[in-house]
Order: sequence, then C-alpha cells, then structure tokens
Amino acid sequence: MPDTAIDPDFGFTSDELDPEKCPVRQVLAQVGGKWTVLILELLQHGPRRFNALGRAIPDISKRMLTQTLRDLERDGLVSREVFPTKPPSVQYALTPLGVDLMKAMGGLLDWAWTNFDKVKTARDVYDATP
Amino acid sequence: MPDTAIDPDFGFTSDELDPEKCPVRQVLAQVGGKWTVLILELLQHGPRRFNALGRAIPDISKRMLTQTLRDLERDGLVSREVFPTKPPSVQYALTPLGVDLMKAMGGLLDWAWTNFDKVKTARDVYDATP
DNA sequence: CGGAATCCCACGGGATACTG
DNA sequence: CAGTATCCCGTGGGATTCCG
Repeated sequence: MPDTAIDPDFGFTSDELDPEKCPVRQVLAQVGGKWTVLILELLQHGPRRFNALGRAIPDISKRMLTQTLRDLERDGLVSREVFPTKPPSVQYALTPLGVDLMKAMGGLLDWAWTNFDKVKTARDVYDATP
Repeated sequence: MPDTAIDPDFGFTSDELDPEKCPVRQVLAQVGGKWTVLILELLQHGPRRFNALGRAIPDISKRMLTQTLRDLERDGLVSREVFPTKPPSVQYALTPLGVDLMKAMGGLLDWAWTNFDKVKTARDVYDATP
C-alpha cells in the first residue's frame, strides 16, 4: 500500500497567508532586509551613534544605514535621540519592543550559527550531482 | 552630566558580519524569500504534493513554487520524492534539519503574531507626524 | 556629524506558454 | 501532474554628490 493517504489538502482558510494580513510575512519582509538584523544585533550591545554603526559595518553605505534605521524607527523597534552638540550627534537604541524582537529571534540566530555548516554541506552535495 | 559615555565603539573584529562568512546573513537571505517560510509552515503539517502546496498558496506561481522548493531542497531543509504513477506525483516533506529550523523559528513567528499590531500602530504614529 | 537627493543597475519575482 | 522556458518589470540597494 504505497501511495495512499497523501494530499488530503489543507484546511487553511487562507487567512494566515493573506499577503498583507499575515504578520509573519510582514515581519519577515522587514527582518529579511540586508542590514536589518545586523543593526539590531549591534544595538543589543547598547545605544550607538550613527557613525559608530557605520564603522562597525564597513560595507554599508550611509544611504542604507539611514534608510534601515528609519524603517526600524518607524516600526517602533529602534529609538532615535538627537543631542544638539557642536557637531550634532544622534543616538540610536533598541526600544523595549526591539529588545523583545531580538529575544524572539534568539532561537533562529542560534540555529544559524550551529547548523549553517550542514546547510553548506547540503548545498555542495546538491550542486555536485546534476 | 548628559552626554557622556556614549560611543566607545565596538570590539567587533568584523568576523560576525563578514558578508559571506556570517551564517545569520546567509540564512536570513534564504528565509527572507517571499514564499520560503510560508512553504515551510505548510510542510509542518506533513508531506505534501506540488499542486497541494500550490492550491494552499493561491497567489504563488508555479515558477516560484518550483524555485523555492528547489532552493529548500538544495539547502537540505526539504526532501523531494517522486512516485512514478500514471501522472507522476511528487511529494515534498521537511527533513530533520528543516523541522529543526522551524522549531528555532517558533519564537520569531510567535512574536510576529502577538506583536505585529504594535508595529502597525507605531507605523501609523510615525507616518502621521512628518 | 548625520544625513537628503539623485542616478543607476542587478535581480527577485510575476505572467504566459510549452512539455514529458 | 509537475514542472521548464522566456519575457519583462518593480524595487532593493550601491555609488556619488550636496547640505545644515
């Protein structure tokens, strides 16, 4: 009895995958950005200034650093505080919501560090057999 | 003593953010795909056939369904089994590695469901004050 | 120092048609 | 049924220049 009981289809009411209604897709669209998680990780070490973040990420442009920070600020994940010093300084920090997000991401980040070599191996195997 | 002790810079040796060396960035690049997590979530309910997945995700094209499944298979997250029936049927399933990834993603997915309304609110507030 | 404005391109992904 | 093959376009993101 090989091929029985497959494909009873799902019971999904297509409410959890609705393009703009699904929180997961919305959050992933943000988090999936090229620099988003990197910046959030850096800010976990404490508040940092614009150019400090820039120096910590050598291959990011000011354009993308600004834009990513703006998006994070807009989503309430990062706060922005301006100090009116001689040359103005701006400090960014995680909000409580941002801290919470990073805690929630812990599992995924750990998985990435401990399992990515398996993924790499799988890729090599797959690529070696066409 | 307002503005002291900011910006002592990071001690990062730029090893955790190296474009291609950082597992996090690699994994996120994959997971950040438009359909990746959606498909993985569906496969958590058990093995499914190609068109069953397609029907469960109304707004995906066969092109992207194929491509996403291929990428997941290549990374060792999803297995592909062909049954040589009259019209051939192909079954996809999570591998142990894929199951493990989804467990690791649990925290993030939960966060998305329970906190996205806060993000939406933050966006509305931000957008309403230019 | 911390941006905003502009230009530009690669590529992720949609639509459509054909196939074993 | 389960794909492959083309064509095509929007936009994420890089490089550069200018500003308070």
